[in-house]
Amino acid sequence: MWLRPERPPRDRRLEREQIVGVAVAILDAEGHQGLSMRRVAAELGVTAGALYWYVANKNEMLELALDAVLGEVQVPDPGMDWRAALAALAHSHRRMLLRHPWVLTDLSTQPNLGPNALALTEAGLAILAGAGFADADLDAALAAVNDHVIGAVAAELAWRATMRTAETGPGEWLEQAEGYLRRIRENHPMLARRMAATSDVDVHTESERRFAFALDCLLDGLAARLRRR
Amino acid sequence: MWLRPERPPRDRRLEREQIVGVAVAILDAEGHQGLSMRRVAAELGVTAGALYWYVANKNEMLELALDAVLGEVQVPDPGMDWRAALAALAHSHRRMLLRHPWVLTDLSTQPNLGPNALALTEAGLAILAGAGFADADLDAALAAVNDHVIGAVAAELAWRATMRTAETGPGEWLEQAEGYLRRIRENHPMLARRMAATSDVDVHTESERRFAFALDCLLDGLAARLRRR
DNA sequence: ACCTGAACACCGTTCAAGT
DNA sequence: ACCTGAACACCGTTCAAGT
Repeated sequence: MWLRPERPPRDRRLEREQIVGVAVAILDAEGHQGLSMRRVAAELGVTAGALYWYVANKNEMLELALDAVLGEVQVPDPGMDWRAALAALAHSHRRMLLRHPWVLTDLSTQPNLGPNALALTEAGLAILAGAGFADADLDAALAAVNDHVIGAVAAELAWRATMRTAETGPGEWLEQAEGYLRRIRENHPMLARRMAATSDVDVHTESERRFAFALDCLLDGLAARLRRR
Repeated sequence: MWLRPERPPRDRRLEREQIVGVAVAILDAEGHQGLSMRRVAAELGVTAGALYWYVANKNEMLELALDAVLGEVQVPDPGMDWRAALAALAHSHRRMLLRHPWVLTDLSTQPNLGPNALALTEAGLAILAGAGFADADLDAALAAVNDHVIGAVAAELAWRATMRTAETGPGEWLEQAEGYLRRIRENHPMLARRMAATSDVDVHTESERRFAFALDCLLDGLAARLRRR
């Protein structure tokens, strides 16, 4: 009887927080591919079925994970200039997405009504309303900035994915790519020039530059609409 | 011996085109969830293993599907004004993404160097180069427009996903949502106002309006940069 | 109330073996 | 050259049964 292990006490109970914490950690490390209910359960020292006591299904777990990381976005001080505030919000949003690249997939797939998501749009609306936007223009202005953030991050991730396939298997890949690239150069003169000029830039800093460029264009356009009223 | 079926002739052979065609059809109808190698194979009257003769793995099949639908985007006439041409390209791009919502997931995940993807960026570069953009600004300007397209579609799809969960299970969902929505109204005044004003708009037309709004802001910003040189 | 263990109906991928 | 059939190592989800 001394051999029989103690009955697991009450504090061994899971919490939703622990589950989403483990899920986010796995997603960060290995992406959606690495995430399985069985894996999360194992990491918590529990059977897969146990998770279904706390969560209806995998999709719901993803919704929770999504809102959890949305909480990492920093809302700027209310006293700031609207352009600076909006830019700060966009940059913080972008940095969060780059820390958790798996989120991008969920952002177009999952309904997104968690508390952190709502707080974030409230913050954005407040900034733009303070600047003078109202009604339908207010919605459109906020959407414009948000859309740019997630579009830009999607492009950066795709770029990185491309670089990754080019780096793994450098021997054979480069040989096969050789002929393909020559045809590109012949049929796509503009692209060829830009590829040559961009071949050895740092993906991260160049992505950041493009992000800031487009954001500035957008804010200029918004400011112009504001003056027109 | 008369009962023995005829040996399948040569034309029974698969082609990559058929495979991606079936894959795209399944993805359009049921999304990534419905796509499996076994399902594609079955639809072609063949075993799952047979696909691996034409395609290295599921991921490669997705790359092919991605480039296939990118071919649907219409490149505008070269004679057009650059703003009109760019807007036409963006709108056609957007419409394609809405026809094939599953593409959005791949756009941030898959390397994207297929022939149609390249032709599309070549077209975009040509338009912007014709307008007067060059060097790093050229890259950034095209990225700005592309990012807006995919960001806007991502937002529209997320909106639709949210509406879908609100519609299915109307009884219980609305009851539970009642308390949640009241807290939203209390803690998020701006959001509450916008939700009330937007509650009965058509998602599609409103998304289109926001898309055009942001695109116009962006093009204004780009035009301003052009005048400054 | 909370978890296990086993089961069900699936997956992607590999590979000998056939034709 | 092209495909089958079977196998391997996985999945998400359910649910009686335990404690």
